[in-house]
Amino acid sequence: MTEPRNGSNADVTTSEGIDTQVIEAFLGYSARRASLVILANFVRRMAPLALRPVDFTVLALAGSNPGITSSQLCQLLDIQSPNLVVLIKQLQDRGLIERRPHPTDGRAMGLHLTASGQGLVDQATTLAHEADDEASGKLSAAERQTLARLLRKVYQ
Amino acid sequence: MTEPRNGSNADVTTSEGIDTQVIEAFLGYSARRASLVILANFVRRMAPLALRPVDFTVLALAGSNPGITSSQLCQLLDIQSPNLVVLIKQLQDRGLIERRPHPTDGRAMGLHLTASGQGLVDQATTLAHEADDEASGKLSAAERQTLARLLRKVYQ
DNA sequence: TATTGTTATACTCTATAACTATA
DNA sequence: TATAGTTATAGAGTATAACAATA
Repeated sequence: MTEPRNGSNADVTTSEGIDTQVIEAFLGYSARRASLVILANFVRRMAPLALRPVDFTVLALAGSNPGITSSQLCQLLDIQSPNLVVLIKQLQDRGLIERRPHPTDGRAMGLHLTASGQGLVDQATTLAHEADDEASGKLSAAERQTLARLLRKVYQ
Repeated sequence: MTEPRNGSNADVTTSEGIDTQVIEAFLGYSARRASLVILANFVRRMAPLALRPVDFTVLALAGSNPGITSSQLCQLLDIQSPNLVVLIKQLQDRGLIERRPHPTDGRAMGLHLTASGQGLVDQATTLAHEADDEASGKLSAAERQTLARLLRKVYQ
């Protein structure tokens, strides 16, 4: 008697009678589907502030790390630098961040939140927590913490 | 004493001294990062068979559900039908699947694996399990099952 | 009237090549 | 020589509109 690889006795057949067991057995499938659900909810909740997930991430990091550089963000977030240029320019045009010369490296520019940017990040953080709570609404608090811990363990 | 929202006492500061706590507190961030790591590993492992994750998913579902239709795949996988048309055409051109008229619905076409397609799916399934095991190598077997269960709970 | 599948197309996201200024 | 940042562009992924055939 082989145990199902997904470690569950849950019904993996849809109401239409499609057998999805073969794909739900894979972590990659479940991780991607869950990620898309959570992200879609985030985007919907954050729509009033017109912030994409990556925008919020950059703003939040700039808030916690004044003077953070583009190259640091690229390395941390796995973003290609040419793509980050556009993103930063947009945040700058919206008056949310400022770029100041790096104190010791003449090539680099440090990112700093403006007062307006700080205010938006504060609002966005509240919304993001609400979105997260909603997306993980089917989980208990303990399950949510476990999920977060296991996910970090995978990508770190 | 407020417990950190991410439910961890782990060091959330990178070696460069960047404070990432503010973003790692969010399930959306961790889920996306983990998903990308797992998917990238999958793509690398599956490269010899030239199958993208979505290709493997469709082939595997066609294998488990002979005669499955495009509309069923669209609904199940959250794919827009125009995009699925191209995908199926490619799999058909590679001789991996056949499309046969639906027995009762004259509009629909059922998908069926060819012998060649079944052989490729078998190889791909082995590779996919290896990829999954590698991507979750930092997790114990119990943790892996827990993660899979919690992810399904989020997106189902 | 609704649904399946299709074509064409636009939009977003991501990746690469080549360049400058500085380390 | 290597790195930070930039420009231009290509590619992949995803979404929308409009249509024909069938339910």
